[in-house]
Amino acid sequence: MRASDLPEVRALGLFSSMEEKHFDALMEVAYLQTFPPQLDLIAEGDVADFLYIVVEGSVELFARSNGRESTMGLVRPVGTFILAAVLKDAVYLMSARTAQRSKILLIPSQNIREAFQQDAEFARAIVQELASCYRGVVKEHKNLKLRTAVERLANRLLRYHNDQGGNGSFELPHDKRTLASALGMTPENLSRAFNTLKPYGVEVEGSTIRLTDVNSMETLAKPNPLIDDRKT
Amino acid sequence: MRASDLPEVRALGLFSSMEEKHFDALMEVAYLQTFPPQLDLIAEGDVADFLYIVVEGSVELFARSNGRESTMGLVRPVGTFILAAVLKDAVYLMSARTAQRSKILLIPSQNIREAFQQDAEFARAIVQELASCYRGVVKEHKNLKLRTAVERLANRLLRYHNDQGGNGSFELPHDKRTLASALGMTPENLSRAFNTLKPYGVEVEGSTIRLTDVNSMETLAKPNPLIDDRKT
DNA sequence: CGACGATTTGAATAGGATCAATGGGAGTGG
DNA sequence: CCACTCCCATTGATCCTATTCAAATCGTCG
Repeated sequence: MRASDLPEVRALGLFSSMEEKHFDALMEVAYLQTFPPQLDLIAEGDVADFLYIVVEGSVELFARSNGRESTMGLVRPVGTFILAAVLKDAVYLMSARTAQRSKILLIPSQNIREAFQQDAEFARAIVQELASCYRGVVKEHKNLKLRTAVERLANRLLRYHNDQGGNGSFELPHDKRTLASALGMTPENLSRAFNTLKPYGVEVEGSTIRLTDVNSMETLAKPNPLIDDRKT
Repeated sequence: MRASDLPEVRALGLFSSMEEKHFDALMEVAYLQTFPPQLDLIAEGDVADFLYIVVEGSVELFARSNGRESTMGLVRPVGTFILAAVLKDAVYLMSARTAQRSKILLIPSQNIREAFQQDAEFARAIVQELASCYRGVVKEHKNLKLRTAVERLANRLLRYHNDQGGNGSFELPHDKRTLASALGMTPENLSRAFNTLKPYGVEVEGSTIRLTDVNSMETLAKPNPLIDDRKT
């Protein structure tokens, strides 16, 4: 596999400042594979053999305990997952499955750790990426502990709306079932939460959502940059 | 401030492999201060001026949104907090206050970032620490999403019991109010959860807890290393 | 001793989960 | 092209958990 195949990967914050030869070496040993939907990629408890990078499609991170299962996160292109387990040479804390047909780059953990030792710029980039992931989970945790289900949904809808141009209409990027689990609720409860938001100008038609009164939604949702901003 | 004052800090994973001169340089510019209980140290949204290291006492990390407040974590000696914000030169996502009279080491963010650039061993240690923090939050998030309140309490009691020797009796390291918030419940609900656990051999006397039937507790709690283990 | 805050208990409520049943596409096979 | 099937989503009813509000109790610190 050659670097020229993957300008998008090279452009990732994680790799953009890396020395050419180190990046090429990583790509030499990497696999680029396409997987069908709903395929299990990794299971929590497995040793971290690879770093995963979603190039196309999308991946659901989830976890189980007792008989329960919950979506922990959703990774879209171009994003990495389970970086921390790779760096610690530890077992995965989360499982992952494809949500759609997905093209995924797999880089052996060992090579990531070697590159980290040899390339100071890469080490710096890893810290930035890791710190971002950390802050992402903290935000997710605040979201869950400080907001009701309806508030979480409202803020999520505003985020998607914004991501997709903010022109009043957008598509849900996932199953409602998956969205519900990601927001920490049941599918039934998500359905009811949509009804609760109807008076605030939320119109649902399949996976198409229209927001006819964004002001009203923002009054209800009270978005908070320290929870909702993807950057910083 | 001299390094000899703080062998415990030097022994922290974060600093143990650092070059002597770099460690000394950091300690030159660090402040070691003692704070009374319930003192606000930092507020979410502030720029990250310092890395904090709890040397004695304990610190509560918490967050607010809308009118609500929730405990996000509890830091005991010797532990650091808000490393990610320091490394990203971003604003804090959490506030912090002392839970008890505490001795705290403050290292200016700028110096941490400089040391990170200059000392490859330190950079490596930072990545390990950051990855550990990340995995800690993921575990906390799984705990909250996959367990009921009673299960969370049971597992937390087992952890404290283990930390303090596992001889059947231990002390709660924090207010019940704080413990409740850390576990994602109200103080009233925590009190009721203790009652629910009484048939499983949990005896409460102020902040002293006795476990008279650990087997029974473990059957109920179903501890999971991918949630409860502090290491890995 | 008195006051205050923390904890516990009780009662009522709200929010979510579960169980059950129905409606609605998308995809399959005839 | 149409009928069939399956899975997802929605709705209704009920149950359960957890929150809220209120009050009593306990302990600690001046």
